[in-house]
Amino acid sequence: MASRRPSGSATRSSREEGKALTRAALLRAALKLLSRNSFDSISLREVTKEAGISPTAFYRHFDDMEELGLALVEESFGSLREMLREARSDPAMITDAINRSVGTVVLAAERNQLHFRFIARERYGGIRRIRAAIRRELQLFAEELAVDLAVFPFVRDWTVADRRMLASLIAETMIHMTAELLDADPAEAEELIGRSRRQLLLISLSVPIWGAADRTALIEETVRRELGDDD
Amino acid sequence: MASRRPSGSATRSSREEGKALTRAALLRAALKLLSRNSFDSISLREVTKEAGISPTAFYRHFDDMEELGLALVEESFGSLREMLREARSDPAMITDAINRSVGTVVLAAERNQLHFRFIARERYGGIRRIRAAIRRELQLFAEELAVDLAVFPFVRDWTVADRRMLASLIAETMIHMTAELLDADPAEAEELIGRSRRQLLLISLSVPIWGAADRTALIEETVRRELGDDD
DNA sequence: CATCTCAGTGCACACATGTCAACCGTTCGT
DNA sequence: ACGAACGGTTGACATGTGTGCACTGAGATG
Repeated sequence: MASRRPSGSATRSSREEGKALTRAALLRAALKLLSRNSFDSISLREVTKEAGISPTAFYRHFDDMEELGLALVEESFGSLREMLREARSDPAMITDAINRSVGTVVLAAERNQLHFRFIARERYGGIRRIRAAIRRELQLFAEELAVDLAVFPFVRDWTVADRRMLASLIAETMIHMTAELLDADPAEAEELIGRSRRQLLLISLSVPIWGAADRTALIEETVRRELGDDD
Repeated sequence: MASRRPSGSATRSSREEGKALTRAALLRAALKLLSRNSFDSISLREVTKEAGISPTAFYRHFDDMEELGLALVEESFGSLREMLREARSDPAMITDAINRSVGTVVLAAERNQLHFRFIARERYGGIRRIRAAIRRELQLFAEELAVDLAVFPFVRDWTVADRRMLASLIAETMIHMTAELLDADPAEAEELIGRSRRQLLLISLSVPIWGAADRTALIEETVRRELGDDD
């Protein structure tokens, strides 16, 4: 099945090139249609029409619409992951990290609107395997964040589970922001971003407290003292 | 002298009854199909077949599939809102409130799986008006939560915007939990619930700090002092 | 009683859909 | 240079779709 590669070939294979090109066209077409309808309601024929090829040619590239969807998931996270990796320099403070990350994510969401919309749509959408693929990627994202968090004092000493807990909370807050951003007009968007920032700030504020020595007891006590008595 | 009531509602008109019955059957049928496919990929014919009536009879109840969808949104939040109102007694501590709310929401999610799945699916799903309806309901939910939060010390003195900010964060954490719960096996579910509880606890811990007198300055200072100087 | 209302039916139509088979024309490997 | 490989096309098929139309029969009303 695999074509033999003569070593060091610099063939401008217009065959492969062309194929990759129309494959990209298919992905782009699907993405475009997905801004109006959800994935399992768009048809193979629609996609091929939008891409400018005949319906049956679709099968030269994907066995299935489902496979197209999975490719779309990969593509979506590919571009995002790249951006996030750039933003992963070493901030001195957790607040810096937050502000920078928010900026990056918002920028990414603006630049790749269609991809983000696709992810938001299909995260809890119709097709099981696509949902699973998205979940996997998002968990990976949160996991990376958890690793990054480990550099901060306090957090460094937490259990892995607690770091994951924090990372998931932060990640989810950001993801939720981008999802809401998709349907927001500029004014709403601004407000939303501001609110998300404050939410993340609020979260980061509790980090030093959570990390206190005898955690559970102290937390319970603190909460009781601070909130229970009308002082 | 008619023994029947000429005006009004005393007659258990089997006409109305019957109609309401098959309307309910349509909703139930749609909900069932929605556990496998997303809303804008299920067809009117499928729904009517599942409900046991002929396709054209559908129009006796709804103009449109879209209207059926909107009715489903209402139905979904109806049952949920009822449960939450019961759980809205007056807890002494914010932690109590959290634990109780989590319990209630988890229970509701278990009991009304199909409704929750529908909401999760269509929140960012295909049809614009349905998305809008869901968003409205969720904002209402967060708004109620914001009001409830006002009874707690510290929070009481916050600005409205800040209360909303907090409420949205809490609400979103819970909503996210229920959404993830849908695809989780029992073991994962337990872990997820535990993690969400800790996330909410962590959020509540920062409440007293956030409320401190000169907020922004103090917050920045605190964060800088607690987290910044390490190297 | 006669009559009207109306949820529900069957049939029909004009589409759209996924996929199979046969068929081209260009590019590849040799 | 030549045949194979392959991306792409056309045509056809069985099936599914939304919805208009005429109809039915049971319940409501006078």
